[in-house]
Amino acid sequence: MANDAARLTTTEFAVLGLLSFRERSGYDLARAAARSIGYMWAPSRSQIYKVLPRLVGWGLADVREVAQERRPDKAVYRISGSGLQALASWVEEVDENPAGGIGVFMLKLFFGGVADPEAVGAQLEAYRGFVRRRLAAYEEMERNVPDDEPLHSRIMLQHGIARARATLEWAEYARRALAAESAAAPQEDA
Amino acid sequence: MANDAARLTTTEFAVLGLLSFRERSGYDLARAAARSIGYMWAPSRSQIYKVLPRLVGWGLADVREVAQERRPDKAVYRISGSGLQALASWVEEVDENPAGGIGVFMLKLFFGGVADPEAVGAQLEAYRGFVRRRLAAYEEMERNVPDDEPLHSRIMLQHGIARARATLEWAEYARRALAAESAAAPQEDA
DNA sequence: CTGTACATGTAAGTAGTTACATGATTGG
DNA sequence: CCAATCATGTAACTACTTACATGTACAG
Repeated sequence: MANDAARLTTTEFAVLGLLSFRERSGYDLARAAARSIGYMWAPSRSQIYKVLPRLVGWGLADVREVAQERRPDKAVYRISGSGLQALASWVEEVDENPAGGIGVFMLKLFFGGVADPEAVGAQLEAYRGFVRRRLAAYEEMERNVPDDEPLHSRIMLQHGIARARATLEWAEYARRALAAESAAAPQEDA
Repeated sequence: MANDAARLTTTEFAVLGLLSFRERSGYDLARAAARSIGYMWAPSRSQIYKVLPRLVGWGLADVREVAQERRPDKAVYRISGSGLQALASWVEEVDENPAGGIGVFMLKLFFGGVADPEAVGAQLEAYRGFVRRRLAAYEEMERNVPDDEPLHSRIMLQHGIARARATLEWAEYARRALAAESAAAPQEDA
């Protein structure tokens, strides 16, 4: 407590998100981060060890000491109720233009399982809008190519355009996949 | 001097790279950064103001005071010979697995104009390999989907796959475009 | 008369990094 | 026997951020 969930850093939310899948030790968490969200967010091991006690102090996670025989003893962290709530409200909070860039959208969608499906849909819509605006900006630049802008920058412009278009196509697929899921399990608590 | 070019930060190389296009003031540079390389690298204005005198101190850039009548006077920065050399050798230096991730490849290719075309080709090859490895890792993950990995993470896996494939297609186009340029201007100093 | 663009910087703070320290167990 | 895996942390550092400070000129 004494802390506003909106104040957590992206790294803290990312760790919280990984804990929402299952409980883990710091070491384990570092490996999981490198594997799953490593391509969007890759905190160092030492940073994770700093973040974990902080989350516990705020009541967002709990620790449990686990004694092991052939391995060093370890501290296993589990997300708490208020941690789950904080994560969900972060995932549901739509920022049309996040300072952290695309990675924030990706993380929020990655951890979408803890949030309301409709809110996740809105998040995806926001991401789509973000990429669409970016694509429009690229295409605008492409139209008025300044003569002093060399070949290489034009090639990199193509790179951005190609990725943006691919992302928009993917977003269409993602929208359908999420809709299909909602249809299959309309009200999970009904 | 007294400085190894390999020690410059990515931000410093990025600023140097923008200066390689044309001379600029700090203010101007900040806007240019937001416009052109802003989607790969976006340093704050105050950071640019810190970097510029450092570059001058190392002999990589020169300053010139420009008095203006209707606007505040300004300091205009221009890349020096050794700055151009430092930039070129950074662009040509191939790191198969850069710590800074994809953004480093993009910047190096963006500033490829200052370097040897063959080295730029090698850089593109390295980038292609990087993305190919990443795509292979994604596809591997997709094949052995763990049951506890929720729908959302699978969707984000698709996102990564879509972008990687688009990037590889772009790389093929980029390779041809660079080859065509080399063929058109075989030896610029011959 | 208010806001934006031009123009340059400082000051304070922080999130993150690498390197170091320790130590048991296991596999090649 | 050497390297890797498991396991946790500290210490030192740094690149970068936001907010502040200052001032002119011009457009609406």
